[in-house]
Amino acid sequence: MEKFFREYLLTLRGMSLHTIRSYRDALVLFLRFVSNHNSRRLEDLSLDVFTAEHVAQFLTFLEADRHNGIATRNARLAALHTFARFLVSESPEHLAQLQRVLGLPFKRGGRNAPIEYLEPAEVETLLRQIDSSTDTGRRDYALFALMLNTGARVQEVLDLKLSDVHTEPPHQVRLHGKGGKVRLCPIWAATAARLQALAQQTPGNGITDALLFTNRRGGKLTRFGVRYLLNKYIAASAATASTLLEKRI
DNA sequence: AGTGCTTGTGCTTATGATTA
DNA sequence: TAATCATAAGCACAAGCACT
Repeated sequence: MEKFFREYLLTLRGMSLHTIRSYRDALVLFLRFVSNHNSRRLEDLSLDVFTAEHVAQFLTFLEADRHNGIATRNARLAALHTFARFLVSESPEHLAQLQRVLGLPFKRGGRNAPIEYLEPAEVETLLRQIDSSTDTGRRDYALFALMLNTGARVQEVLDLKLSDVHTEPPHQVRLHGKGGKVRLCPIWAATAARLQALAQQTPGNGITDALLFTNRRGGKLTRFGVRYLLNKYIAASAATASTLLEKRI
């Protein structure tokens, strides 16, 4: 396992930290399950417990007892598959056992409710809660206007540097997205103006690779901060638009 | 003491990429 | 085009910390 995480996934495969953590979680969950259901102590487990039977029981346990969705179940199985494939090269003598694990299928289906969106009136209400007369307010307005404008992921917006914003026409923003991919996203002129104004008041004004959105201490604003702000403005909207409270935003 | 966050942990899910 | 697999990133929540 140590070699799997430290060498195989990290160095050899060059996998993302997110993935490695996810695999770690899957393995930990599986080992705990096997330990509990076979009255064997964690430290006494060995490769012989990594059987198709145990993994199948584990998957059922995830759905039945932990009430996991199919996507999660499949993600766990994917992690165990990857581990099994790694083990094939490490311990070929267990090939048959491992192949049976790899034979366990993924599950289909599980489409759930559609993702909601905000009506124009709700968007307006939300933005109206922001007091643009302060530096913080102007930052928040620019932040949410940009998010609404681009539909970018939070992290993409938070990673923006001054140099990523094109304030001259064509107005656009350079987003560093999921999977280490970069893309350009057009923005409205009004949004560009907001961003430009924000750049003026930002601590690193003048330094091109300074962050666009900073926290009160001049550091990097995080997604947790954004959630905090969003919750705040949603709560403030309650009086005007009760529908905002019912939605998952 | 309150505000405005950040950190860390644990957990789940959506989306992208590749293969059949 | 669907099936399969890989991977990024979402959410909640408790706790902590730096400034007013």
